Amino acid sequence: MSSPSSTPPERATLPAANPPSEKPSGANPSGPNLAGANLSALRDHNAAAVLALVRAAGSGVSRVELARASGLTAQAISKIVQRLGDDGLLVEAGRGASTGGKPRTLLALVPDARWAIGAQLGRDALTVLRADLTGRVVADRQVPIDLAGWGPGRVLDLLTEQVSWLLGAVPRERVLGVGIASPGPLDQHAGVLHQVTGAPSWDRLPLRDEVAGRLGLPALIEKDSTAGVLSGLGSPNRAFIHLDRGLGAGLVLGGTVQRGARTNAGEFGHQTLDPSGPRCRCGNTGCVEALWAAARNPREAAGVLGEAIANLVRLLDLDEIVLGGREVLAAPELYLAEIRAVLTDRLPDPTWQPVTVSVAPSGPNAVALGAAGLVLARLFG
Amino acid sequence: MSSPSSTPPERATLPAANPPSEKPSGANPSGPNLAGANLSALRDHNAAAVLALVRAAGSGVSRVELARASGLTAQAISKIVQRLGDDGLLVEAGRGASTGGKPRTLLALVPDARWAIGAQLGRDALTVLRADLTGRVVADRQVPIDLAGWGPGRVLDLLTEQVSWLLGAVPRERVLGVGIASPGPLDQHAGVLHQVTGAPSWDRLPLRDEVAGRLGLPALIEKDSTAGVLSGLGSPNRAFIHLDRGLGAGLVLGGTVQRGARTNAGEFGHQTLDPSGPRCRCGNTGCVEALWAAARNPREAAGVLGEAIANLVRLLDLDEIVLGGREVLAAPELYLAEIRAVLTDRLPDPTWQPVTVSVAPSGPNAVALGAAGLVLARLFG
DNA sequence: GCCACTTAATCCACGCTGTTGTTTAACTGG
DNA sequence: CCAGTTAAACAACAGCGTGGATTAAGTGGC
Repeated sequence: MSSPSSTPPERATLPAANPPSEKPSGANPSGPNLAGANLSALRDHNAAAVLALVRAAGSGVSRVELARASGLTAQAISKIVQRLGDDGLLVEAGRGASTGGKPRTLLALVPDARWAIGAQLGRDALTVLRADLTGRVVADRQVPIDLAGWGPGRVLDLLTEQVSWLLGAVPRERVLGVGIASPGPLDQHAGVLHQVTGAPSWDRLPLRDEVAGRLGLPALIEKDSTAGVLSGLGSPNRAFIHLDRGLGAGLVLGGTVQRGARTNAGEFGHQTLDPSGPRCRCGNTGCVEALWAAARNPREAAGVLGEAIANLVRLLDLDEIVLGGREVLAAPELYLAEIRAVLTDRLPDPTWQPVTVSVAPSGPNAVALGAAGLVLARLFG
Repeated sequence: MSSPSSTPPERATLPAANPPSEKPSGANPSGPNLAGANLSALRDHNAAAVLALVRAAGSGVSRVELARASGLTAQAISKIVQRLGDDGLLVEAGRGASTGGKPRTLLALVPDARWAIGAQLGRDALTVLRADLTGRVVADRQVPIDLAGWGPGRVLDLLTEQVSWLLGAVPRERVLGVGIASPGPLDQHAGVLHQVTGAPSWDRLPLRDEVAGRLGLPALIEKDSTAGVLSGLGSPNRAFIHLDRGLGAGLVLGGTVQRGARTNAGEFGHQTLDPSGPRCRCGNTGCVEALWAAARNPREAAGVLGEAIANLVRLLDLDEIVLGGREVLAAPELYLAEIRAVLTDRLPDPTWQPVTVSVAPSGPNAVALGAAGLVLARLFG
């Protein structure tokens, strides 16, 4: 309020006032600072921040480091760590090297303290998996389905069955919930699918509540490409490019997943890239997806994608691109090389460099793992 | 933690722990939840939330409404309003109609409790203005400059002089600071300009600290197009399209201004829209900016912009587009009509509708007013 | 014109948060 | 062995929003 020169203050995210209001302000779903916060929200926020810091550190962080990184006092960290320990989420795991005094006690996540279920509802396959707190997949399964042909009933039966298998003897109170990734468009707030192309029987299906009811677990739904961006940690300004049957992008900007006004952001495949290009199934001409499909060879196809990604990087000033989806996984080296080449060519200015391009390490599980990440976010904020 | 079905909890933004750590976590500038929050941060957050709600309401909100909208209890709102009143920011302004009991006491901002200075450093003009808490411009001035030719010294002298004139007898402790919008690229965190095209003498200039030092006021810098999006309230998912000498976009996504990894997001003019198009001054071919410039008539130019905006809306799921910049202001009706037509044509699917398209009401002051909004954000969060 | 009823806002006591100041624990180095 | 140093916990505390009771200020029936 008084220093003559200052950077904008660092900001953190914190849950809104919780106990009294289940759904605080009716309007303005993704509004900015309109929600107040009370003490329990503060506590939850700080607990989540500490957990996120421990997770980000990989293995072994001391309380001192947590205090420094969080901006909280050592005493506050002590208390928070104590609470998290009581909940079974954190344990002391060894000691660090002394720097001249008492050595630091290292803290680590208890991976199996909680579990998250992730599912990807694809057009021709259902992928389900169970992930621990560190985001490691401990069990996964992929079964063929026919999303449009079978209709919701049969697919949901199968989903329920698969999730039950995944959970086995895991105590249900240790399961954070089920995240379900689906092709868009959908309404994430309402938990309802919209008209999935070619699958009219799924239109207006209350997928979230249906799954939650069948399994007795909290459920969340997410667009597949958006889920993908949550499959791992990474830059606060990154995109997950999902090239499968269609082309989508999941966006994390300013450290936050971006879903847009109607939770349908990431429609990357239908960016017009060449108005004189081939007609696309969406009705317009020269969409990235259509140009990709019309490419004469894989290298050219990867180049088209690279052009579109270059646009994305420039527009949003990203520094990390993660690739996923079957088309990419079929020729990962080709896509990596070609996209990197286009980015270097199109963005020579150091203002836009460096940009890290990689293939999602979780491979074919990326989207389902991201869906699990959605429920993990309840702990990590 | 236990309800079987749940939407993701509403989130609010809150400043990080403040007193002890001026700059909490060295790394990860726009990281997510890595920063903890203490009680004073909680208080500041809630005060900002209440002020933002009062501002958003326009004129006259009661404590009851604030409690409902914020999720806080009536008692908490009472205390917060009291504190804000003591600071001179809020006053009671009349009574609402009774709904069967004691009528609600309406609260309103005190517009001249604090002031914000905004400046736009253009290539050929310097715009400065003073705005009150409601975002109303009470004084403004535009003077011609030659950014590239004059060099920093002369321009900064002029800026200092103009700001002093704007402030007049205003007590300096009531001035929140100076926001300065400039053509990019720049490093907002460091407060330093980069190579502004055609103006090498400005490269690496520590603009923020220079201005802060000369005026003895807090200063912030921002890309011009990004500043523009802060010139008024609006949807949590909106873009400001700035068509002047160049073409840029300011983005508010998820209720937060997005600046990207290197604070240079919004490079909208050099989105490739047609690889076979004319060569652009940036070196690539078929950039929106080049296509716009090559258009045979104004209507076609507006149509090119519309195509690019359609891409943007689809990618980010925006529901509001605000237009600004001299080229738009020269023919606002044409741009509005053409862009709306393209959007309706390209995005017939109700998933992407409605999208509001408008011209910034602050007109030629939009960017400078947005720069002022940058410092107002210190109060409103 | 009175009075029961309703709604708004405050008063007061309280629980819980992170903070400050102090003490104990555990290791380094001369 | 002991002074010095760093980590972590203990104890007292200030300040936040909460909950329950109280006061303020209207409406509407009779």
